[in-house]
Amino acid sequence: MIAEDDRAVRESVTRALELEGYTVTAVTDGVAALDAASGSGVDLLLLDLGMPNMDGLTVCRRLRSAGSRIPILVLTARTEVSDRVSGLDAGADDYLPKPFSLDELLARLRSLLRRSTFDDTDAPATITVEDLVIDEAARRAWRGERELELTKTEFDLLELLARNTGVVLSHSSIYDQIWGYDFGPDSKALAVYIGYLRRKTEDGGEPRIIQTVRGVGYTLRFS
Amino acid sequence: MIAEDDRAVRESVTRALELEGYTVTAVTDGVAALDAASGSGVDLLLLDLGMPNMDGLTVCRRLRSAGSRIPILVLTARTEVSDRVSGLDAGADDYLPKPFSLDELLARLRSLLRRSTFDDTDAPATITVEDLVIDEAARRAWRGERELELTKTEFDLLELLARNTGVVLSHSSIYDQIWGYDFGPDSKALAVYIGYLRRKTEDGGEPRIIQTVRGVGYTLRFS
DNA sequence: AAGATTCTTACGAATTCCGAACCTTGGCGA
DNA sequence: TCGCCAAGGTTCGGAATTCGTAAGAATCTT
Repeated sequence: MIAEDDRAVRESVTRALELEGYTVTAVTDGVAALDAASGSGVDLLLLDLGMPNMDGLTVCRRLRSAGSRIPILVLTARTEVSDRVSGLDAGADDYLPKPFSLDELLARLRSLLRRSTFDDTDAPATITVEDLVIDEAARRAWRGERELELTKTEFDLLELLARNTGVVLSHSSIYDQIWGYDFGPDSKALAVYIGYLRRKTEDGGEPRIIQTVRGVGYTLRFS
Repeated sequence: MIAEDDRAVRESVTRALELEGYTVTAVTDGVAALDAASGSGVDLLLLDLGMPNMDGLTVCRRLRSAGSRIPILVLTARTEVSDRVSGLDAGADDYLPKPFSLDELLARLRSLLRRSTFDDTDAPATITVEDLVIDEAARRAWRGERELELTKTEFDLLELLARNTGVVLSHSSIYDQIWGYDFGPDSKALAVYIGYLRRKTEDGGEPRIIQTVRGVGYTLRFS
């Protein structure tokens, strides 16, 4: 995620990162940065110091005091040593003075990401499919910025589909994995839950991601 | 540990760090650096790139390929972007161009050390989640300024939840970790303790931090 | 013996589940 | 092109689960 109010910088960095294959979310003020980075689904934060609403340093401190360990790379036009010091002491992981070269940004970014993925001893905590993000540990899910409020069965079902993105799951295999047994062939329970999920995932006008495969089952896929 | 062949830099940095209370070992060439840093007992490596016997970048790569995760801060006179990039890609954690100010060196050093001690999965002395502070050693807890008076089981439960902030813990996993075994599925013991903790953590009108995840368990989270 | 602490039980409240009835859609043969 | 019909979608509401809390018994501490 990039938090930067200067449109030129924000857009050029976003474009460059996307070319490199990263998925980028851009925000333009401190409060939005704090909000978005507080949830999961953000792997690294590029943070400008001078932003409206909330100063970058404050965002940094807030995130750290909330226990977030997300890697933070601070961007700033200020070049005084004292600024760097306060940035690092606020909990930033690295510091890059403007103007910076794209190569250096990418290198520092790789370095931070390599370090943070090292930390993850176990399986990836989140599944990301386009704008759908599922945090398995927290049992929370987002479509874009919007958090979905899911009941147990709804979450289990969405997680199952997301773990098998692009794969068609048959009715009976879904019944097996969610309920542990197959209901009668005339049970509409699964259809009901697919309905719930579709309503909740498309509530903001987003395109459909849960596709019906007639005569077979369902699959999670963009189309 | 500092690896630096220029005597003036080596000695002044050593002296400054010792004044700050660090214990410093100094070596003057790449082979010695690799040897000393391969063992344990070194918390952080200040590495000059231009050294006799073995180049700093090579030291860096060797250490990383041997699985060492020691924080490495690269010092160099070279200022070209390509040097920075190759340094970071060789596995360095941070980069400081000469000449550097002592203040900045110290700040980056603190940042790296904080990061690496963070990584230690074992006991941080206190857990902080927003305005909730838990001192594990003293077995005391505060919500804001107010100290919570907790019984043994209450404290254990709150600590468990706080160690897993944002993660949903299932009933059985909580029973396992707090009581050592699962009570019957119709025991309400857990619900009762959750109730006690909620009463005590919300006594001053604070917002709820212990959330129930229906059908699954509980999680500690702000929302 | 008094007080704390742990844990069970009982019951009300809230949520979630899912069968059933009815509606919509898509594929297919005439 | 039309109409049929089976598969899938939607809605409703009672049943079943799950949760929260009060009251109190059992056990441990001081």
